[in-house]
Formats: sequence, C-alpha cells, structure tokens
Amino acid sequence: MTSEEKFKKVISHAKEYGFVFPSSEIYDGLSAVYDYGQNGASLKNNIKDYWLKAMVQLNDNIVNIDSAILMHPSIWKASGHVDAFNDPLIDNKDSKKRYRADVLIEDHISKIEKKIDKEVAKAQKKFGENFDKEKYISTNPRVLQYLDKIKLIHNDFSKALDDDDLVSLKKMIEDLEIVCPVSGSKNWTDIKQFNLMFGTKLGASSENAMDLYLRPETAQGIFVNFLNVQKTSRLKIPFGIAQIGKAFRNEIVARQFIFRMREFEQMEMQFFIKPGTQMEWYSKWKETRLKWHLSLGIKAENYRFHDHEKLAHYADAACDIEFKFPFGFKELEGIHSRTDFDLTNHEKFSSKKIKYFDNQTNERYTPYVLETSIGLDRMFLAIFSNSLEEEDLKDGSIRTVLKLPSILAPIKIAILPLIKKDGLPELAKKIFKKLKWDYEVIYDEKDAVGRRYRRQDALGTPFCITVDHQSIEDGTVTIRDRDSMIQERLTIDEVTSKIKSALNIQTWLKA
RNA sequence: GCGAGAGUAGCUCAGUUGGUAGAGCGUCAGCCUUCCAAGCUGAUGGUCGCCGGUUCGAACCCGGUCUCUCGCUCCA
Repeated sequence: MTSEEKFKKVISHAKEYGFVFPSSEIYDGLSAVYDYGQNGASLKNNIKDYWLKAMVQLNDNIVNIDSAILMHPSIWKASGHVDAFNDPLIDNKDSKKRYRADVLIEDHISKIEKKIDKEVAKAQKKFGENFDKEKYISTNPRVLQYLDKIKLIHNDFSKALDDDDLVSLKKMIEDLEIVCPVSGSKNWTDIKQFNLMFGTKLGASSENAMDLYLRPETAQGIFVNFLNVQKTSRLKIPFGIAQIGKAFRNEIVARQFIFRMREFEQMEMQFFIKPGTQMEWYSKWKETRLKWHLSLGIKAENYRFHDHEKLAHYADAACDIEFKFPFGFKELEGIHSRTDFDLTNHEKFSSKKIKYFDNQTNERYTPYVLETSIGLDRMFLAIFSNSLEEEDLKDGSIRTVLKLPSILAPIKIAILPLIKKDGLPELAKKIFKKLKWDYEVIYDEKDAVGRRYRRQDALGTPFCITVDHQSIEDGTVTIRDRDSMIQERLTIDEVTSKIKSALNIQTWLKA
C-alpha cells in the first residue's frame, strides 16, 4: 500500500467509525474544518487527560489555566503577530510561484549591496595595503550611485509598507524590473494582503464595535496571566503554566486532513525560568517531552528532533519533535526557548511591571520562558494513523484493527454474550452494569461473536469479555486481547484486576 | 491563490453511443449458532456535490460554482 492509499484509508476509517467528520458536511463542508464524532471526541479527551496528568498533576510546580479565546487587540501587537501575520503576497503568472512581495524587494536590495562589495573587493586588490575602504566608499562615483539607489528604494519601500500601499509596492517591483527567479519573467499578479488572523468584533452595535482577533495561539493567554497566577499560586521560579485550548489561523492553504486546520487545539506549557538557565531547561524539556511520546508505546523510529536553523523573532533556540505521518515526517510538537521576549513586550505595551522578585537572591528580573507546544489534533492524527493496521491472518482473512494505546482507547471493554440465549445475555448485562462505573464499556449481542470481535478491533477496543455457558456454571469468562487475539479464561475478579493493571496510568507514564 | 486530478448509498466503487440508478461491504429486524469477517430471510439507505444550459429525455454533453486530494507557496 502506498502512503497515499494508507492516508486515504485513515481518513475514511476515521469517518466510518465516528472519529472525524468534515464540518458542515450536509452543506458541502467547510474547507479545513472538521468535527470530532462520538469516538473521536473521546479519544481526544483521553489524549488531553494523558497530557494533563503528565504535565500538571505529576509536576508540583506546573498549574493549568483556561484563558479566553477573545483577547485585547494590543496583545497581538505586543506578541508580534500583527506584523508577522500580515504578508503581502504576489504570484508570478508564468512559473505559478508565489512570493512575499517585501522579500522580493529586500532580495533586490541585497543584490545591489553585493555589487558594492564586489567593487570594494576589486579596488582592495588593486590598491593593496594602502586601501582606505571608508574613503573609497564615500568617494567612488559608481559605489555612490549604488548607495543612492538603495537609499531611494528603501525610502519608497518603507513608505509603501507603512501605508499598506500594495499598488506602490507592485509598481516598485515593476520599476525595479525584478524577475521571478524560476521563470525569469516579469509577469506578476497584483499584490494581495494575507492576514492569517481571524478578525471579529466585540460589541453588538456596529458603530462602537471593537476589532478583535480570535487568538492565533494560546501562549499569550498564559503570558498575560503570568502575574495573576504567580501572585495567587505561591509558586516560585522555576514554575510552569499549562493550557489546552483552541486557536485559529486563516491559513492560505490548509490541507492534509486534520494536520493543518483553521480551527485547532493546542496543548501548551510555558515554563518560567531564571535568565541564563534556558539551555539547561531546553534540553531537559526536549528529553521529557520525547519520553512522554514514547511512553505511549509507539516505536521510537517514528519520532525525530528537528532543530530550527532560522529562529523565530522571539526564540534563541527551537526544535520540533517530528512524527512520521502517512505523508512523511512533520511537526508534532515544538519546544522553544522564548527568552523574555513576550513578557518584556507585554510590559512595554501594557505599561505594567511584569517582574519576578527572587527572595533568595534579592534579585528582580523578567523571567525567561521555555515553551512546549503540541498540536492536539496532530497528536490525534499521529496516534490514529499509526494505530490503523490491516493484518493478513493465517486463515486468509484480513483484519482491520486500530491498535490504539489502550489507555487512550475510546471504549475500553466490550462485553459479549457468546450467543443470544440460555441466560448468557443476562449474565453479560450484569457484568456490563458493574464495569461501566469504572470504564467506557459497550455491550453487543448482535451477530456471530467473531464478527463482533472484528467490530471492536476496528474501533480500537483493547479488551473483549465473552460470557459463555461455562460462565454460568463456574463464573469464569474469557478476556480477549485486541492485538494478539489471545483469549484467557479467568474469574470476573481476575479479569477486573487484569484490566485495572493494564490501564494503570502510573505504569504507562513511567514506561 | 495557481496547476493537475476527483466528487454516484455510511464505506469502496460500477454505470456502455444520453433513455428516470446498481454491486459488495456496513447498518437495522429476524432466523441459525458454544469463540475470531464473508450461513439464511427481509429491510433501510442516493434530486448521481450544487446551479444553469443543450435535448422529447442528462449521472453521462456544455458553462458556472462549491468541496476534496496532490504539487507549488506559507507555517511566527
């Protein structure tokens, strides 16, 4: 099976078994928006729980918050999103390539700068040791001409950018005769402004309404609550604030099923530390987070670190944990050393002092931040796609089985009477009623038992308990393991304790 | 946004030169059954993505539109 076929199978299986549906499907769907169905919502919740247990419950110095999606618009100026999320884009009609218009012009400027360097190098070679670089640059007519040109471009450029004047920007590209690096043509489309943030309005009256954005990341909700949490929690640095929540990005191209959605959910933790200790924490959290992933029992070869070479405006070190999705290795989680960029900027924009006072050393400082940020929907896709298998059995049949980590499975146990008579359903229902207090349990008596096993396999149910005639005589039942298909005959109590230990969170997280 | 491909039942798909829509699986109701899909009977389910045009007649031809997949671009 090619990876493309496999991915198709993942998507249709997700739909067929109630995990993921296209949003608004009866109205033809909405691009890059998906709904989680009865089993998907459950799997997603289980992933959240597993993360919260590891990150918050087991760490005395990490707390969980839930901040609002709507936030004060200045936050996005402070965070840099208003600038960084607005791209003027232009297409070359011949090569069909898309470029950022500002980058094209910047590249053009650096080309001229290179010409100057060339002139200088040439002169240096000619004059040898006596060469006065400063003097040469300030007097040589050709160099001066280049410098003038750059200055002129710079002026027009910054004016156009400041005014959001896309027409002038395009005119610059035409006047400078910038060509597409691929096609070499000057056949450009008009420049279009892309804003990756979703806009909305606060206030019912259109006159006084305030322009807002739906948050493009959850992290800022943590930063703006830093003081609130720090003052009310009695936590001392180092400490962390975690949050699970939705974020929104108006992606130009959002594809690959739930990998890149317009509305998505993040699980983040911002860890506040003393400046200078960030590298230490950076490697600590890299290790900790990878360990968390591996604890779910997915093969280590499916994960890899990818260090960022080009760092974001706020980071001094960053890497991704990448996962081998059906369409290749892609980012699953990011671990970023965010320095004091966010807190410092919020201090600047809000005019509130955002500092931490260390009683031990009597120092007052702006904490540095170490971020771990995982896409919940990506995590879902990683687990789901990795779990879906088609097995060729010895009898020639094919078994579709979703080998979810049992701790995450939406349904933990299926209770099945072997046949629908002789008092077997009654006993099975009794067990069903007892177990549902502790687990997600399903009862099924329809069709042959083999078919019912396969049905549960496709849903990812790790255990099937079957009640047969012997059960009525001696109270034993069989428990079938999803992955090995091996059955064991045990008493109800033994079965319960077996399941209990198999789903023991401590065993999972320590793995 | 550009290019290529695709849209028919819950899923996978067939549907001839245009003649009022089919299969397998699934689901549901039964029957039969003491342990790993494909035993029997019956049922449910589709304005053929949507809108318009051509035609006596359109799933099929034409135009538009929406959505999906892949590639390009973007990913703070």
